[in-house]
Amino acid sequence: MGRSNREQADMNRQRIVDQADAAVRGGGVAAVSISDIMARAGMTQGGFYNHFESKDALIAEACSSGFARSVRNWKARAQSKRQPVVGALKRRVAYYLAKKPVEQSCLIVALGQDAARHHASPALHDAFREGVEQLFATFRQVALADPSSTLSEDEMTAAFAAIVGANMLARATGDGRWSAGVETYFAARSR
Amino acid sequence: MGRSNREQADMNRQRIVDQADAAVRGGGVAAVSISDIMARAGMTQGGFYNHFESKDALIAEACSSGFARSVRNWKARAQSKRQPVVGALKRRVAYYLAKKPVEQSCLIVALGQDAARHHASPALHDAFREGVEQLFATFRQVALADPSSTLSEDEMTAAFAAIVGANMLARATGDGRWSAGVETYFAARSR
DNA sequence: ATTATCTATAGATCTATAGATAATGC
DNA sequence: ATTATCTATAGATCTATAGATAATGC
Repeated sequence: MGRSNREQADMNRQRIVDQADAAVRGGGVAAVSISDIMARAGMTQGGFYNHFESKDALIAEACSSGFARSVRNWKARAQSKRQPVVGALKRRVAYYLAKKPVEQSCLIVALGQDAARHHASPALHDAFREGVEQLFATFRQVALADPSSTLSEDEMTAAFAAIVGANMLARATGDGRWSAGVETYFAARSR
Repeated sequence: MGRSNREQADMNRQRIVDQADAAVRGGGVAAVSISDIMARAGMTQGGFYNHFESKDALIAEACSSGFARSVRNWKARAQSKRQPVVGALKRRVAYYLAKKPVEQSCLIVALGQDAARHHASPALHDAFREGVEQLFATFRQVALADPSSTLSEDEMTAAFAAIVGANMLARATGDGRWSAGVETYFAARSR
């Protein structure tokens, strides 16, 4: 097959990152096998090290890239002109909690345990921390821009923790009560 | 060394389960290596299969056993005669969110991702689901028994999701804001 | 000449099994 | 005789590296 040109090689690199992102959302770091990811990206495992220093480096980059994707998604949907501004928060929360294919699961839930481990690379820990920060900032912006939301600054922290927790509980138990309960909570704090 | 008697063998088995419980709390299923667990329990890996069918069987049992331990802990602290009944929920939440050694972390946070995976054994999935149910029931009992709590039935689901989410976020990011924010929320809903 | 990719493999785990050993319990 | 434990190892991964191959880009 031989060598790709620069443009193609960059696209290949991005495909590796995207596949790692999808795999991580589906099952955390344990779900990422380099030979597997490379095969899905259409290459063999030997080529991996032309693009990344190590598996840890890939995981950290997939984390950053994935959080950026989620933030873009939140913002694009919140700013959509097809929806009224009123009730935007409630709709965003409902979408966040809706059942989705595993490869589109929330990265916070998917990587939380891996990022917490002492064994985790500093790069992953930093990327995770930064990603949570950005996603929370986006959540906060949506809440502030929605005139129907009555959440105070103090309540936003608890509300964000609640949607993350409900998402994890719903995914792990298969019980829709957790999502429904948190949506009810949000409905009660909007006018 | 030769064979242990029945009583000793049962104690050995329980030590294996307890070590698996501690390892799982520290880092999920990925943190459990049979040779490691057996060494910590004072045996060699070959002896493992006298006690368990497979690693999956051990994980599922560690999950059940661990949740039972957490439920006992919640109840023992909530019913302690040394503390007033008023404010019990707030104190229990503060204790739940307090920093603890990794091997005492919350099993919901530790095993959530593993239980959600398609790859997870049905035994683990069931044990997790059952454990969450019991822990939530205990949380609810504490809330109902505390005259200072103003949580409605509807709010309890969201409140439980919030403490679980805050615990995960706090552990994974190292940021105390999540625990503090949720504690503030509980303080605001008590009289 | 450089380098992106492939083939092949070394080295490190980790689960599970087979067979030996020695104490238990009938 | 039974069985809890140990030693040793088979078999399956998985990360990372070494060296070959072939297309790129100067």
